[in-house]
Amino acid sequence: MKYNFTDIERKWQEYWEVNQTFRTPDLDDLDKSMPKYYVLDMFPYPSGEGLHVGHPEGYTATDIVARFKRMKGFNVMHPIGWDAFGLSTEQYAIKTGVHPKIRTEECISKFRQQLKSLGFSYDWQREVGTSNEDYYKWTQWMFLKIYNSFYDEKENKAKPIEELDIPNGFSEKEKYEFVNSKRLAYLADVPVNWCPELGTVLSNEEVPEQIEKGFSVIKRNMRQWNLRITKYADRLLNDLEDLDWPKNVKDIQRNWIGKSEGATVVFEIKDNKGEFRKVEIYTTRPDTIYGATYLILAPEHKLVREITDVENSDKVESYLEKATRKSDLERTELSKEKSGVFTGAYAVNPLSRTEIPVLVADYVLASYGTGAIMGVPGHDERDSEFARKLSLPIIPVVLPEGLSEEQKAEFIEKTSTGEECFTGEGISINSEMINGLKTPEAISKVIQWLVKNENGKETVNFKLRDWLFSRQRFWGEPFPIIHFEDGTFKALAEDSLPLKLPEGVSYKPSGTGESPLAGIADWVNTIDPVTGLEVKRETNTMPQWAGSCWYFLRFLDPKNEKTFCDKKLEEFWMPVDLYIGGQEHSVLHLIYARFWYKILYDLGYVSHTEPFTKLFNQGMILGEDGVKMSKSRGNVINPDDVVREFGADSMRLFEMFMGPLEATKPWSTKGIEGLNRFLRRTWRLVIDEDTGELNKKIVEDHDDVLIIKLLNKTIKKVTDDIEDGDMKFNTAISYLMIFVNELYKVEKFSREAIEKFILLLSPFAPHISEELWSRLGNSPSIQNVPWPSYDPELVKEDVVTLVFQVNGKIRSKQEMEFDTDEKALEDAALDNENVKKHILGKQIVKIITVKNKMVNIVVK
RNA sequence: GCCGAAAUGGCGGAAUUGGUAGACGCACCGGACUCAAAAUCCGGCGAGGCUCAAACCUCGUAAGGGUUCGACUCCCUUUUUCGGCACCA
Repeated sequence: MKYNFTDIERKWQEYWEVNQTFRTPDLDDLDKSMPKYYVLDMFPYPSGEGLHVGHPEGYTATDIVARFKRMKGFNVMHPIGWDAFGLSTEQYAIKTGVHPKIRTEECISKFRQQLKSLGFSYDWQREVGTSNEDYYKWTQWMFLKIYNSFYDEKENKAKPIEELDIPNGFSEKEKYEFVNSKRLAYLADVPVNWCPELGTVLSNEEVPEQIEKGFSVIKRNMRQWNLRITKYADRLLNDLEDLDWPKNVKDIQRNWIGKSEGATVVFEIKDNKGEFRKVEIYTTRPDTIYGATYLILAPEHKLVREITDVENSDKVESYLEKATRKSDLERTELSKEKSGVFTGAYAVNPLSRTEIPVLVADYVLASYGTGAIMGVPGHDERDSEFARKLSLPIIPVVLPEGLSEEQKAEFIEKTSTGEECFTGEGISINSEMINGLKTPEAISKVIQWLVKNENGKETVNFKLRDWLFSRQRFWGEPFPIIHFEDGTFKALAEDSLPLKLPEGVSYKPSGTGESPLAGIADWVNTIDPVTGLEVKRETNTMPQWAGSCWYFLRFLDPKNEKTFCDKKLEEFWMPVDLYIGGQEHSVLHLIYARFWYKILYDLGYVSHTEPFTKLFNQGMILGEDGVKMSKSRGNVINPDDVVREFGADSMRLFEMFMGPLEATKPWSTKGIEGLNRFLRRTWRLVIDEDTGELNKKIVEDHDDVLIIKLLNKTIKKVTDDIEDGDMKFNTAISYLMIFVNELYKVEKFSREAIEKFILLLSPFAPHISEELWSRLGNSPSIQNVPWPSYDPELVKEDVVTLVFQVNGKIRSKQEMEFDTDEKALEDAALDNENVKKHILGKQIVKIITVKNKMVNIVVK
């Protein structure tokens, strides 16, 4: 009777389903004396392609941990669902005419069946999909909560909009505008990233990915919904500190948030009517202010036209025109050659009182800081390049420390000509008020002066921008917002949710840059139930990221109709203990979800500040040829084929054996054959293939001491490898292999040894383990059996191999009893023939002895 | 350009409070079983030297240097690969 993985896997998958083996009990039925463990996968987007081999990699890892924790007695939460709204389904719909809803259901069925075929221990009762009405009802509800909140700067948290202080004496209209200007979700006419091929806007976070796919992205002014994520920049940054996340993901998020500390400084400019205007600039180096030889405004800066004089007006206008026509991409790409024009105006340096020219240049971004900078060409690379191009003067104001008089003179000479540009910290020179001060002191002295003279202040800036939250799509959550004819708008009442997508109608693009929903008159035109007025619905939809911001909460209470998640359940299960997914979500999902969660926290709906305690990124699986799998290369491995040919257990085992989880590694068909061979060997260890009976080598009485010791070591190794959180299951599997190899070498082994081994194997290869477990006469499921423990005494070695070195070179090895004392080790080393040969006629300088390891004899 | 990670046999990868480099698997080679093949089982397998053989010797963890009795492991320099950012003042 051979190892028939197809039958075995089908049999046990059915068993698990029928018996609801992996169902997580309701809160009241849990054993509260045991800790909880929430292990989560990044839920998949169910595309038409079906699962690829990359999906099972992370899913197998979480499944191993989930099964292990259950056997350890933890209360385990291990759910799965679908990130079901999204662009590619909609594009498929446009191409084929199949409604996105139907298409989504088809794809989900396929995914579900594929995931089940791999034997993952999900609690399928908790399955959720973001495009289900009873799910997106709560996404909309949360949007309303965000919309109806403002950020209290004093308490540093979001609060309900009702608690907002409205200044006295405002008219109704002013009140309305004031409140809208404070909401955490707001409509604004802002320059957005428009992608013509997709026919929608994109958030800043989404742009790089789409450009990589070959799509173009242009800046365009559009009235769009935004979420005020920038209010949370500091908290998103600081709270990263305590998370058990990969360092690089934290770095990527820190970088994206991009905090910089500096100062804003006010300069006076004479405008083209001869009046004085104030302009604020931002700098991280206020100590270099004496070296500012010009001032630059971004082309979009409000003051540009006001200060440009008649003489320079044509030149400036044409420059502005060119700049607006460039896309962001062009503007950065063409930036190798800096450009700019003089406005004719001069600004006064508030400290040195010197007059410096004001220019317009597109290397200054309107969207960062104040949209204006002071040009310090001696100490900023970009300013240096610009100054050299336009022959602007350069004044050195920072001297590196530790230079000789001669070097100083050379430094000043080279800096003045633009040959050198020193951007580091040093000592201020040519800077009246701060001469001789080191950079940090110089900075604080300048800031003090600015504050005292009301000429500026210390300022913090972030690269992070508000989250552009609307898309011109059909297949997403509609905004529960209605627009009145007079241009005002308001939110729908919470009890009117969900606001459903129209069914059975056109979802094709409108062609006007508006959402397809705009073309569905029946849906768009409606009556406000409160005022009875004719209104139009908001036609944009939310981005795909909305639903994934909180799905991990819905898993805890998927059927609740009264709330998105019962507070008690949230308190018990959150935060997620282990979250595994791809690195592509380092910004995007992982920053949006943290932000969303913090709002829910501020408003009192969740009880923790961060949703994911430990994050782990699985690496990519490459094709057999060592490059990324792609259809065009024809190197795609289909998991269905693998399961059919080798079985789910072999696939799971192989994906874990390939290397550490986070590594990028190539697929290997020969490699999976090896793991299949291992399982067949394991099978034959238990089952006599000729008779189908148990192997005669299995006996009831005890093993020899070597097998017992090896078993204990194997238990320790496998347990440690799963528990330490490094996700290096390859070494655990290699120990399982060693154990099997050893059992092949002995005449007999005990039932206990093989049973414990099967328990160790079960999280990795659950089907064969269940089968062998029950064939050994035990009752299923193996999931309910406690994880084996080891005896620390039996893990210790009896004999160790000592290494004898002479001058650090290995000259001999010798087996000796564990814990033999140093003196005996030395004697043994000195008595060794080969060692003697190498120290003959030489003088022993010293002997270094490390217990149970080595003896090194140093000779001269 | 800046930030981060990595580089070990023919291949995937083990080994770090500094102490036997190459566990385990793949590929390959040899043997057993077989009429034969597959499957299976047993053994070998970093490079080179010496040898009938064993023993033994030299080199070897991207490259170069350093610290140390001893370095894949720590420090410095360089190269390459991957990921992120890219006029953020």
